[in-house]
Amino acid sequence: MSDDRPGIESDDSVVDPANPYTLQRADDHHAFWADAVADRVEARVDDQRERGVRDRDDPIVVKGGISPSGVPHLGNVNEIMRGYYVAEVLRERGHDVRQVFTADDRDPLRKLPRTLCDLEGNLVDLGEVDAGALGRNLGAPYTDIPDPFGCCDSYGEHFSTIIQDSADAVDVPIELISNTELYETGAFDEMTRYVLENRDRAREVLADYQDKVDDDYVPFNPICEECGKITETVTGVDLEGEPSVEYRCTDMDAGERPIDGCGHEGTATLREGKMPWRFEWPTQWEILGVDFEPFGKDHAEGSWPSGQDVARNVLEIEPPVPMVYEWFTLDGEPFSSSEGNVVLVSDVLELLESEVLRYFFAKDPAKARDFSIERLDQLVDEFDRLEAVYFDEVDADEDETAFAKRVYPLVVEEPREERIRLPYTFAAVLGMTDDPDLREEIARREGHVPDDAPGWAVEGALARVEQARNWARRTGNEFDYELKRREIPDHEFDDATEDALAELADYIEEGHDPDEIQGEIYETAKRHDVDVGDFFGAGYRLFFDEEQGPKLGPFLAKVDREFVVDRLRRER
RNA sequence: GGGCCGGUAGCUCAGUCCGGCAGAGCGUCUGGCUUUUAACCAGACGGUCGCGUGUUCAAAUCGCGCCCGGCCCGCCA
Repeated sequence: MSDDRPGIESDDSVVDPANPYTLQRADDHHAFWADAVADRVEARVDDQRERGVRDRDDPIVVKGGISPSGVPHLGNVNEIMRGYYVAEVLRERGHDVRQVFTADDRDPLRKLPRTLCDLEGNLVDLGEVDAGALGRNLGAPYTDIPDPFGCCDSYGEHFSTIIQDSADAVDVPIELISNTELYETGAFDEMTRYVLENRDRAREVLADYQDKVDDDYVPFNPICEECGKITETVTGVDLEGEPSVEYRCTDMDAGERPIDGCGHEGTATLREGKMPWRFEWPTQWEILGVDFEPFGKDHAEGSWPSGQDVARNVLEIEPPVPMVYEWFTLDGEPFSSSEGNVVLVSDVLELLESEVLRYFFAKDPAKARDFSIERLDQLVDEFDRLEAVYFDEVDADEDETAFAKRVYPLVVEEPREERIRLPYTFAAVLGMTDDPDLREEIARREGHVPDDAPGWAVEGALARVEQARNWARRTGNEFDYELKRREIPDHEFDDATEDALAELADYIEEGHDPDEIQGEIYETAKRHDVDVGDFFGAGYRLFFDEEQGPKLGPFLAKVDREFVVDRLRRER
């Protein structure tokens, strides 16, 4: 209806602003998806200013949100990072931007999670906390349930805290907003009342999306004053004076088994309950003034279509610019706390730098991806390449260059050309020794650290060694070298090899340079007619219980001589 | 069954919006690093762009049909 200018033929390829999928296809081509999204947000803001429904100094609001229902895993970081990039692009363009994040903590606990985690991110089995207390609270809002760890005011606050910690860890400033608080402080009052006043229209709109909406449907779910559970059966609405609803506490359908209601009949004010999600979400847009919100693909065909309809035709507001992001998997499997397939932000940051994690979320949101711990080296290599392309250190085609130039400055805190990145798998190998000086020396000798490198750059490079070692240990992969000091690994050598090892021991006992030892390994093998590769293999077996390892000569020269000699003689 | 998103080298992915030589990294193989092991350097091998079809001088790219995977179309969020 907006485009009826004569002579302009309708064109199906025109981007539909209500379609959350088409965001990446804007009129102007951008190397980075967030620029295309920002164009749309700006168009929305301009339009609202022109129509006089928006003040010039109102900030642009980017929103995200999740229920603090349990272990906040890496998938939830989409909700933080996708909004962040759009917020940053808009800030870059000179806008004042708030990134708000709702903890949807008035939602009821619908089923018991099998796994929880403490504030440090340690996973804990349900059986290790008071599961009974949680079970009795099924159906109650997260913020009304005691924290099973006893460290926070409620279950909801416990997991909200971890969400906030995750955002801090990836250096994204969010304003965390408790949904319960919005109800309790009255921020929802006016809109809740409005929706109840217009409940006929609310019903009519929602009935197009949900079959259960009938003439008795009331868009408000009170909390039972008797048992504390959220109930769905409203028997009367009174909007005169202090608005309230009458209810009967009935069973709630929660998937496999219903949550029993207590049968209590009572009265609740509009602060003592919540709107159903399909109304609550659009209402949050209005209360918080939301201009942009990314959401997972599960919302794309359900909540979003009804949400924008409710916004326009019940609340009479313009819904925010939407964007769908694809879900990703963890080592090929869906995230699942019950199956133990979860990883927290804090876990991931023990394995790589936060910049690398931020980079992961800068990639095209429309593509489903696998976050592979097993192949984390690939992701880190990809990031290192992005960085090198940005600094013109490697050749890349036009597209890759454009992406790197645009995205890299948003991914890191500050581009610093003198930074040093040890290749991730090499860093893992360096983790074989705990000696920081030895790590640095080997890194220098192998040419990864320039002689004139500034101290901060060397420090930064070596910081990766800890992370890469954690990765190698966690995955137990071929880079998991560990000097087997305490006991000698199982081994079986032929006589010639044993003689050669004995001779090498004598040589090392005399004291020689790293390079001399390396040379002597070859010479000794040749003298005893042992295959050089096999002889190195024997060395790796004795010291690492592996087939491969670091360059052996220089390494043996650095470990204390008595131990090396004894081990070569297989005495300890 | 209907709607939507994705499918490109062994692996991970870019390129698709705007049609114009099929790309990168890893892996593999060969060679180099004045003595084969991680790393590093050079080169090689590697493709039915899910399948079919239409449009076009020209299709990974646009249209249509189909196949496979995921999400939604009950409730909840």
